[in-house]
Amino acid sequence: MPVSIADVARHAGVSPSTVSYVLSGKRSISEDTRRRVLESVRVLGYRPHAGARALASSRSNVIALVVPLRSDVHVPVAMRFAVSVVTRARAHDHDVLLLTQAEGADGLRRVAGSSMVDAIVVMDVEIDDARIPVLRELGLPAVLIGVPADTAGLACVDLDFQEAGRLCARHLADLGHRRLAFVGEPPAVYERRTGFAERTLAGFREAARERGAEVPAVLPCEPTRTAAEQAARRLLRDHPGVTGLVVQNESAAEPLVAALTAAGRTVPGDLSVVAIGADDVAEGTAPPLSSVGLPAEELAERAVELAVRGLGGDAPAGVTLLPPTLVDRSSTAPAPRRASA
Amino acid sequence: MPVSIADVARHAGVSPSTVSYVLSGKRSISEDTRRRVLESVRVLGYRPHAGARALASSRSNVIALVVPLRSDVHVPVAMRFAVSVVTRARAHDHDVLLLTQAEGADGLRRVAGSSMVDAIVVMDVEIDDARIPVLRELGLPAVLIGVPADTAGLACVDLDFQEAGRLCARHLADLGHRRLAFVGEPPAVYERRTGFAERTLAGFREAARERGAEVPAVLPCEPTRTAAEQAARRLLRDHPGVTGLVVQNESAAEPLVAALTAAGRTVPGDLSVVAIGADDVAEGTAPPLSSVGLPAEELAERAVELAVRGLGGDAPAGVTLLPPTLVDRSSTAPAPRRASA
DNA sequence: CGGCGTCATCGAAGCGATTCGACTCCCTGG
DNA sequence: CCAGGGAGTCGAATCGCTTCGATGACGCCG
Repeated sequence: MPVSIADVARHAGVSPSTVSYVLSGKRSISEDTRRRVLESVRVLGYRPHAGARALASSRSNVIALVVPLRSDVHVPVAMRFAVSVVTRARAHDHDVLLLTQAEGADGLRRVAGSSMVDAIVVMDVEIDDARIPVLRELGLPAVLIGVPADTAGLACVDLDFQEAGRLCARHLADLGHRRLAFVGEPPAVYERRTGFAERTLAGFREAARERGAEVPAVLPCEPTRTAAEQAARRLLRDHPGVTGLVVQNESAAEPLVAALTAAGRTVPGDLSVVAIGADDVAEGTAPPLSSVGLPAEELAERAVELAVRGLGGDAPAGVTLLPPTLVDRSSTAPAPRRASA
Repeated sequence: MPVSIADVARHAGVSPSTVSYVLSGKRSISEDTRRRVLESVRVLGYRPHAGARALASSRSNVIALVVPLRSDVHVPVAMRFAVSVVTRARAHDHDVLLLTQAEGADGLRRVAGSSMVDAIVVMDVEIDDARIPVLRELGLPAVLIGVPADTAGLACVDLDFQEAGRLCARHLADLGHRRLAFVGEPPAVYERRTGFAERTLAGFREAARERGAEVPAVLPCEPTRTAAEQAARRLLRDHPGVTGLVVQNESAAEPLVAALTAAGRTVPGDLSVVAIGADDVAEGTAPPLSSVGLPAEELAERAVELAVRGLGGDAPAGVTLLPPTLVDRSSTAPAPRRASA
């Protein structure tokens, strides 16, 4: 049942090495031989044995992907990302071995040490991630989604969240909003220092300051409906002067807007709202929210690209930040005219 | 850098085969030798080369997992499932190769043919799934999540959705509800014949009939907020007599209940609602919904168990249906007393 | 016409494990 | 005292592929 390269060789009347060269293209082969061999491959249904290939070539053509367990990124985004990694990897003739966060540094050592994979992509890295020194000494191309504190020797890909924060602040400020609020991720995310959250906030604050807008309220928010509603109430009660709002929390966006509406505020009439995160969330609210999308597919593509290129010898260590773009839907408008300052 | 079994053998003063036997436990080894070898393994940091092992033993210790692309199952459930499969596989000393639906039957042939994996788990199978004949002829243990029409020679695991439907109908009927409605998955799911949806409905109808309850309304529902709200309105308008409602649609559950409440109906005062699906969805509504949960972790565990056992020689083909349980939260109550029939 | 570079192919040596005899002790029973 | 047997170990074959060096044929140039 299992047909080997020797079978193909026999069938085509050539030597095994010739078959190998036909398949890999690493040496020139006459057109005639090539055709005969490929025909034999087809007829016999030959598939190279992955293990043997890995053994002989010290390349497994497999990329490890480490996915978060309980993620700071909202689950559908993580899933989109994972699926895209598989798709992109396939386009480069690689497969994907799935690991969970729970495997930790040992898991990385294991799959790398046993030559199961020849590159590693890690999602959801924290600023001070225990796996980073390990990745560095593994000697495989490693690509991180997210940007840790020390990126030396590692390739990182991420959305430029700082710029995303700036974009949001500027967008609102340029519409005349002078008091802005930010509803963010749960406190745990900030405590764990997952990077993207604080970088967004930093960019947001920076651009607000630049434009002379105040930021009287920054509210972390658990990813539940009631937490979002509570945040909305608190916002309206404690900061009635706020007219521009940024939400970076996929689970909170819709309920937050709903709560504001229910409280008699119109969006964008009374309050302009910008979201940061998965596009489908922003599109699914009423009204749809202007937002800075999270390009999961593109991140995955870059990550795989870097990983594969890393195999090619050149190790493109360094940080790749994708430029964010703000899609204007109908949730932002010029600030309402009121007693001006 | 790469330390091989020969290095370990030399270091421990034994032959390579002895090292192998120590590690695999397939022959008796003196306690003394065992200790020396293990110590050498530790000191040298030896990791068996996965490819070499696979080549020699014709076992890769890898399980393929095929995940849906755009899934009928809601994404967080799929993710939980995938993560659990990895976890359980690790517990059996296996790794997981991630494939997407997009790879189709050819992808299965590829990974099986090249001996990359030695078992396959497929999520989200349809009743008449093109991959099924392929799985059957592959000669590897295959486990399906979901139950196709022809299960001959295959192992299938699923929640007993028919029984879940029955449970819901009985629960409501036993509380005195005589008119029941069912809000289900999007029409596409039924058209694609994904099995679980229609089986649930069948069980629901069957038990309702048994208990003498009517089912005047069955509404498929897109997974959007507005679709759910629309379903709620239609229900109240066209079927005012309905007092018991079953929702099998994770995305619709919360907005549906919210819409009912907004329309002045109380849950469970006016309307009792039971959900089928992920527990966290049911817990996250106001009020929390009584529900039949989808035991993703347990399904994954069974699936991996079956796959691994399949490797052991015995092929436990057959259908394993997990018994559903209805968790009573606070969304169901005795039917309101009205003009009785 | 001899030497040389190319092209196409082959043979054989690994790659790093597993596994199947075979061999050596040593113990036990007859 | 010797045959028999189990425990412990080794050597060598094997798995299926890649890749390096060698070889033969051919055409070209001086």
